[in-house]
Amino acid sequence: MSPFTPPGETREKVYRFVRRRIIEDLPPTVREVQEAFRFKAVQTARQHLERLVAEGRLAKARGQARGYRLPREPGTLFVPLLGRVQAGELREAIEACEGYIPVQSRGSAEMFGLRVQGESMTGAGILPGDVVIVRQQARADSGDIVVARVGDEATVKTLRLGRNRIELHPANPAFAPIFPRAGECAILGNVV
Amino acid sequence: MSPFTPPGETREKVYRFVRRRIIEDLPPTVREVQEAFRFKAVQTARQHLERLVAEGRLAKARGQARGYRLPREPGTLFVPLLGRVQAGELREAIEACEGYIPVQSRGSAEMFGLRVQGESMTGAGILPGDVVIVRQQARADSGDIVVARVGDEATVKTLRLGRNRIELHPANPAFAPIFPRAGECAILGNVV
DNA sequence: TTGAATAACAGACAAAAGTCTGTTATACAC
DNA sequence: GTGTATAACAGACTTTTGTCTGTTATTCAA
Repeated sequence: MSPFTPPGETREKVYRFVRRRIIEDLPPTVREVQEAFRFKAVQTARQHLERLVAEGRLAKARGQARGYRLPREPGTLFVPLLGRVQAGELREAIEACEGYIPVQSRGSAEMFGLRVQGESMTGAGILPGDVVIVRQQARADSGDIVVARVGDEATVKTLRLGRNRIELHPANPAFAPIFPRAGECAILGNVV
Repeated sequence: MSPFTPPGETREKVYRFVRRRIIEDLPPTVREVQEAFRFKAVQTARQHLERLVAEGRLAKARGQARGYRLPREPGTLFVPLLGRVQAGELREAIEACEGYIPVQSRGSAEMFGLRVQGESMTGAGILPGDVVIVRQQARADSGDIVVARVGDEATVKTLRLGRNRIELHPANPAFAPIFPRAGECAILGNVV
């Protein structure tokens, strides 16, 4: 078929197709695009793809198999989603993360998502199953909602700095505050 | 170097590497694994990869470039994450989704994630920026928290079925309930 | 000692996938 | 008309990448 299709229409469909495939974890090859649209020439698929790159709607690494990507929009970055942080190093937990979620942020700080387990923070609108976004930092101010590791487990609590101790307060009257001993507790990050 | 490294140790690192790469959207090639670990032969990398597949820790499509995948664990499925549902069809919004997030569920129902916009449901612990998981269904019971499209926009509200009208109640006294006319409102799904 | 299993290397081959040059056909503006 | 842009096709070439055969070295158990 010759140029019967209106300008841009097929390209829109190509974009949808590629986008979907990338999100589903396997960027398509040029020939896979060709076959999906019944193009009779590889070049037709390639032309659409290159055009999409030129328009900035796709990014690509040239010469590489399945090299098409979604361009990272400025201001959105992907942070690892952790199921639960228990023992061990935070870095390990991040490496073994469940997946990545997009977050709107202009900062360059290291962040991660954490699925909340208990009901101790329901008073602050944090329900079990919720995902909180945490900015990694070792220091926090009194009143901040933090993720802290006490012993071998990580919890989300409100931080209060007392005279010479730190206090982790739940936002649910049914739970008791925690007063960890020094060395027993580490601030992993700040809920944002 | 000959077999100096303990059995399984290198393979563990290979697994971490591949896993990370897959999650980051670009499964590695065999040679990329080779280079990452300074193997002097492709086959070494391949051997580890094939072993991981045999152990069920990785899945692969053979003969395909970058064909390694993470095996889908039973009970976890990935649902599309929608930034906002405004006008248009739900299917279109799902095709243009921001990303995928893992959800623990044994059901086979169609679901999606939705980033909450306003503060109208803070009383139910749903804060702006939260992600709610929605099961697609056109019917819901009185008292359910639903995602409904009223006119051109989608909102999260508590559903109440009145005598001969439907009511959408916010969970924040600062907002007023909505009483959409018939035909103006469609239930998109149920918050789970 | 022998054999089996693992870790690693060497080099080659074949399939997959990216890239290139050139051609045809339609639409639109000048 | 003439020129330009777009859509699509044809076929070939090159690089990337998966796959294969065979070898060496270490450890461990029989």
